[in-house]
Amino acid sequence: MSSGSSIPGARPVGRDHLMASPVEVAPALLGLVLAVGGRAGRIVEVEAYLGVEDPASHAHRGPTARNATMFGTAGLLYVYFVYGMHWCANVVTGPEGEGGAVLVRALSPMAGLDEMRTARPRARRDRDLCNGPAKLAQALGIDGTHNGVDVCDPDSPVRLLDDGGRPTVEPVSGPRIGISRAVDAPWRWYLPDDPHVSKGLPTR
DNA sequence: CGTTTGATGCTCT
DNA sequence: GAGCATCAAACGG
Repeated sequence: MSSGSSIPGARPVGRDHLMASPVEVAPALLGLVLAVGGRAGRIVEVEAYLGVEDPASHAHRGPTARNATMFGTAGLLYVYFVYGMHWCANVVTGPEGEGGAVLVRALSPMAGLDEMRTARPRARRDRDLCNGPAKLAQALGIDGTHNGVDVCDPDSPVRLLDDGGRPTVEPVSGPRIGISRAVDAPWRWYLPDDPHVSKGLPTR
C-alpha cells in the first residue's frame, strides 16, 4: 500500500491554482481536501492574510525567522505556534516574496476519524474534531515539523487534494476571527450550512 | 444557552 | 514586558 490518501478520485491541487492573491484563492479552497497520512478533511472555513500591507498578517513587518515560510513559493505550508500551546496551518499563496497565505480554520472530517479521536481526546463529539484552526492541526497531527512542506507535492506528508467535491452553497464572507487589527476586512469565508465551521466570533 | 478566564511559551519591542 | 490568526473548562442565568 502506498501512503496516499484514501479519498476516492483525489488528486493533488496544481500550484497554478494557488498563484493568485490570498483573497482570491481563499474561497476557492473551500471544498478541497487537506490530508495527512490516512487522516483527511474537507475545507469548510478559511481566512486570507496578505503580506506587509495587511496589519493583521504575520507578514506585516516583513520577513522574520518565524514567518519566513510565508515569503516562499505558493503551495508551502506555513505552520506557526501560538498562545504557548497551539499549532495552526496556512497554505502560502500568491507571488513568491509577497508573504500571502490562507489560514485553514475548519474541516469536515472525511477519513481517519479514529486517529483524529485519539489525537484529540478532549473532543466529545466528532463535530468538535476539526472545527477550529488549532483543533484541525491537532486532529491531523500537524505541528512545527511540517512548516515549509509543499502541499502540492504528492510525496509531502501534508497534501492539498481535489476530489471533485464542490460546495453546494455560496460561501459567506465576514471579518476574520481573533485579530485586533484590520478587523473590518471581510476576509474569512465559510460554508454557512456546515456544522463543522468554527464557533469563533469576530473581534468587534 | 451565554460569557469569562486560565493555560502556556514564543516573538518582537 | 506585552501581545498573541486558541481552546476548554468554569461559571451564571
